Amino acid sequence: MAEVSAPPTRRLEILSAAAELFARRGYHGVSIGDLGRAVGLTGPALYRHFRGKEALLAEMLLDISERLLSEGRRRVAAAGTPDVALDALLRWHIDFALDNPALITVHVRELGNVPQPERREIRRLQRAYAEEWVRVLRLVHPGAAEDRARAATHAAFGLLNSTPHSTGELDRATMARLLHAMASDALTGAFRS
Amino acid sequence: MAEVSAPPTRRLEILSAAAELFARRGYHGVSIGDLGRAVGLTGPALYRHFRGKEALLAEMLLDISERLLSEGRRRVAAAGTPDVALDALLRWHIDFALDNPALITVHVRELGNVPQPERREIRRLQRAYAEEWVRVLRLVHPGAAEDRARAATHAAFGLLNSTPHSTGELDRATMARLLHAMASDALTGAFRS
DNA sequence: GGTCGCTGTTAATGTTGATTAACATCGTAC
DNA sequence: GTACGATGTTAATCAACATTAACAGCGACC
Repeated sequence: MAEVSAPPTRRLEILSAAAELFARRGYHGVSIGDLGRAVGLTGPALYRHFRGKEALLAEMLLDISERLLSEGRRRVAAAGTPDVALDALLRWHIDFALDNPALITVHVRELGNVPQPERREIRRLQRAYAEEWVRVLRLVHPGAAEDRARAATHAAFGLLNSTPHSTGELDRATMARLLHAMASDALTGAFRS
Repeated sequence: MAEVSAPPTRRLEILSAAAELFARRGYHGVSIGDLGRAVGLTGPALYRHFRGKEALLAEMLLDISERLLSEGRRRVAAAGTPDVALDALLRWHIDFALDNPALITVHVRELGNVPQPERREIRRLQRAYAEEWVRVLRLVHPGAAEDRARAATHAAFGLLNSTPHSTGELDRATMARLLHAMASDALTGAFRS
């Protein structure tokens, strides 16, 4: 009786398992059979839930990009000043990366395997998310060139997204503080002089 | 008469083309045929130069890891103080990343596709290179915990290795200065408090 | 001037893997 | 109690692809 109607459970389960596998072995390194096995099914069963392997990846990346962008925008809008907005972006990205290391990895690496119509849309969302950072950065550092703000943003993403590779040396709270301190200082340093 | 004996030209040519392709489309996304075509040959011709596709990747990653480690050590040894040593590591890594964006990308992403005997060796070299950073960092910041220094090192690598994704917004010299400033500040921030 | 090693080529070979077909189960709405 | 949609399964199908075989040119060295 606890079940409501349980429609998308399987889909989410598959997407979650796929994220782990894609992150570990890469999109082409994981077969439909592997994917099915990871959720206790056979390969072809996946076609009851997704149009195909590419569609599965596309949906995964689309979802990540939308979550990053929409929550990023929400937090910026809720912030009173540019400094607070930048801090909010930092905290949001760090939380997301620490909670979803596999998603971050796939998001960074596998865009090239998404077929065209969706690829453009994902790229658009990724760009919009980065532009949110660029916009806030240029409010915090008036007069900063757009080029430089964009490059600094990508470098900060690189730092924050490196999380998946530092597997469990530090506990989560410590890691979050460390990343915040490092990224925050890096972004300040980017506009000094 | 300008030719000396030209033995390994082809091998290097293939490795270079392979780096570009692997970086762009991933190891499994590139076929032996693609690789051959990229250097004006057919696929099977590559077997005259490499034992196979995996061996080619292994050699590539081995070479990168060795270059990073040996030159990194050389520069640290040549430095008079820990601060200078850290600066030397930063400059070396930045130069390497800016000069070889494709190699950096492959180095970060494709270790999982290298077969076992070589994979362990590459991992050993990568670890040794990172430990060089950790060692120097702990000399610069006495009392810093090893865990934290290691996590900070990986985060700095993430920042520096993000270069390939910022394609040509800034000219090289500007980009080098930006990365230096950001990474340097990030590493300072990692040990504040 | 003949042989051999090096580098290529094109034609198999064999495997893997994505996708589809054909067929089963089963709960639910009528 | 029966038809149907949802969800699975196993057995094709079909295309890629890594690797190997068989064969050819060619320069160097005797």
